[in-house]
Amino acid sequence: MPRYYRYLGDLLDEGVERISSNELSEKMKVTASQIRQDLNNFGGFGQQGYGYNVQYLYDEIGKILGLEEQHNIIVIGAGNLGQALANYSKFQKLGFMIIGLFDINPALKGESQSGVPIMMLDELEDFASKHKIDIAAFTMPKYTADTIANRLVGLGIRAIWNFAHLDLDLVDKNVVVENVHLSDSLMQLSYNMLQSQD
Amino acid sequence: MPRYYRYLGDLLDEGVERISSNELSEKMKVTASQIRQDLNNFGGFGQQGYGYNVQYLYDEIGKILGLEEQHNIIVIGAGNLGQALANYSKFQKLGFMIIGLFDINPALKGESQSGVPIMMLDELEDFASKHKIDIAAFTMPKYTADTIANRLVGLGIRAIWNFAHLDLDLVDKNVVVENVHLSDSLMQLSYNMLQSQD
DNA sequence: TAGATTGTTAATCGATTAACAATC
DNA sequence: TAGATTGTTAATCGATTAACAATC
Repeated sequence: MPRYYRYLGDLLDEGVERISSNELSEKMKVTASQIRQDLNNFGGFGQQGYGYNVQYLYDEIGKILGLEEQHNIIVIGAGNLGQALANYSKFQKLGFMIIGLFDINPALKGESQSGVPIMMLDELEDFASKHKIDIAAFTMPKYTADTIANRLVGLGIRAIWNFAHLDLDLVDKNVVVENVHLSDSLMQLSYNMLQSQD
Repeated sequence: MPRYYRYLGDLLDEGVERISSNELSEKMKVTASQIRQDLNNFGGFGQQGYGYNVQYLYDEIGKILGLEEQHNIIVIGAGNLGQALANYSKFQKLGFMIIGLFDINPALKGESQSGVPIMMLDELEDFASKHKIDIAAFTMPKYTADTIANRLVGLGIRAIWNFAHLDLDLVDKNVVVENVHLSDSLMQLSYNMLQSQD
């Protein structure tokens, strides 16, 4: 669904008002059947003989993805990747606000990135008592990840966006984990390069 | 397969010599059947009654993923994410060397990140004539991506690791594209959070 | 040899595609 | 009304799981 949302957003920018599953299928390189099946699973967003209204469909998918409500994010690990996430403005437009960076390096204490304060990890509980935190992004070394993850679960966090190079082992199965394993992605790329040589 | 490689590497670090599909299945949270099926697709790496030799299997999967040969990477876009990639040392251990950063911001000319030089985009052809470039990572704004992609294809690049928020439209279908859409990943996370509430 | 565990075939499941009736 | 295009059912395909014979 995020991919649909992205394409519909692009269409909106281009000023397109309506689109058929056939037109969209050409753009997205998926079958029209697939599109109709997917969209219909979530509700009848189209109209026979007309197609889909781009703005309406965009809004509806936004709702399905939970984008009407704002999400507050903290980033654990204020290294290059953590700072890059804090500086990335696109997330804000989707309602994802990065409200704090945490690290253990005392040299970073009191610093900030694009207006996002960098705090020490032992200030986490204090910060959590003052702010609603929905998501924690993990950009720190993997050996501390499991411990911090479960500490955050205790603080009521609801999701982890995990860039650390391991699969998290959580005490609470209701906490959602979304992995971004950059090394895995590079290896997959390498594998696909080998395959495409034939 | 990258996930197997990661788990086997961890097992090696722990000093584990052999493992059965059953043990591995518990660790990786996939069925033992799945593991045997996957591994056997690529060759008979196991031994009945014994299981799999961790080191051997690790090496074989490395070969399958194309990790014995070094890959040279350039990064287009020396913003926060581009710099973060250049600073990330884990990639080097897997044989992925970042050998150049490119940008259009003149203020960055002559700078470097972790020993990786930052160059201007118009120096690309010159650089390509002097170095073998296997992969280009795209961390620049999306509106320039398609043009640069096809320019790089002309220079003989073989793969694009795409962080730009679009699906690339390439002239050469033999060029491999691996997408890392961070916004999509965040939206997916948001969606999964809604689902897990039930 | 007996026990363990793979390699491999067969059965199941889910996701994708095709087809077409419903309807705007 | 006729044409277009969805919603939805049925058919196909591929991937996952189960089962077990092969074999170390």
